[in-house]
Amino acid sequence: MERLKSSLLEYSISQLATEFGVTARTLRFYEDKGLLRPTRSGQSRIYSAADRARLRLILRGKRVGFTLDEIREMMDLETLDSGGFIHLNTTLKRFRARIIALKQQRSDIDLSIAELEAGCAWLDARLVDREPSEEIKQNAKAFEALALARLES
Amino acid sequence: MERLKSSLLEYSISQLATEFGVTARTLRFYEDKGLLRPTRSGQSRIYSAADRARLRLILRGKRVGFTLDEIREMMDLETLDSGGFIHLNTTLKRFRARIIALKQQRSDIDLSIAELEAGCAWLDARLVDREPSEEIKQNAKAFEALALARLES
DNA sequence: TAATTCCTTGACGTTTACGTAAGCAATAGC
DNA sequence: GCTATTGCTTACGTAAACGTCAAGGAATTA
Repeated sequence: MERLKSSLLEYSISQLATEFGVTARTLRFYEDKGLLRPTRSGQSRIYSAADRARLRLILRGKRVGFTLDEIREMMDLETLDSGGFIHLNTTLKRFRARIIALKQQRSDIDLSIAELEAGCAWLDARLVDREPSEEIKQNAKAFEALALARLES
Repeated sequence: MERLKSSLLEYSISQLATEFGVTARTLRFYEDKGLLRPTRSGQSRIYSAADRARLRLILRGKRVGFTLDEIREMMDLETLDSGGFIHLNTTLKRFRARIIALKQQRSDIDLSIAELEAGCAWLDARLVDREPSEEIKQNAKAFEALALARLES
């Protein structure tokens, strides 16, 4: 019980894991992949605030569809100083491609949210009474028609 | 050469695949998974406009992070008429959870786009002249600081 | 001292979403 | 009639991202 000073600056593997809703295995895996480099106290890992920030970045990167390898490359941008030109150039191209993909993804998400909300409304109505009334069936049809209309372009 | 009438209403597997930038294998895989049900002409698959619409939905679903299983469940909503209540309820819950996740994802994407654009600007500057000038190094530092600032909360 | 608890390093297992190759049928063009 | 293209099925392979033991070390707690 002498972890008072560290509670704000340093984290054990399970502290960080539970805070971010991942498992310890995940953190070790990220370390294997070169995404995190916690220091050691004896043989135990100690995560700094910077490690925590990196983890946050990793998880956000994952949520938007980057692979772990891509995320590592992005985070190694600083180290890229000594890298070659071609590498810089391909990185730039991949960034631009990612931006385009992300914008596409964002509009996809807007569409999906709208459809899911329509679906929720429909399910809600269906849950109100067990015997699906004609009216609800009509709503269902309307929902389907709406979805199909969205599908065509 | 008697595929004239079908060119607008029906598609061969490779037509549909190239149009959507996937492989034929992918379409067969989706069929195995119950996501597509093209009719057959002899043993060859024939995809209708409805199949094409479903494929578009599948790919969009994938882009926003649904698994193929989830996508199939969503598309089976109509068939859900004969399903039980518990299933309806869990489906509803999963929809709502998905909506929340999608909104989170959307803000993640906005952040990522901003960071990637900053990264592009930085890489652009680094590519202008081979010898990284002091000014550019300063920009790099600024970029890093910006990124780090974003990371803290 | 014994029992938990937390951490460690392997190492193999699992799921998802296809890739890839083998071997054969049907069709189209020369 | 031969060959090139396109498609089919079956089946094994693979990369990503962990999960899941196994076996053990160190430290706190009863």
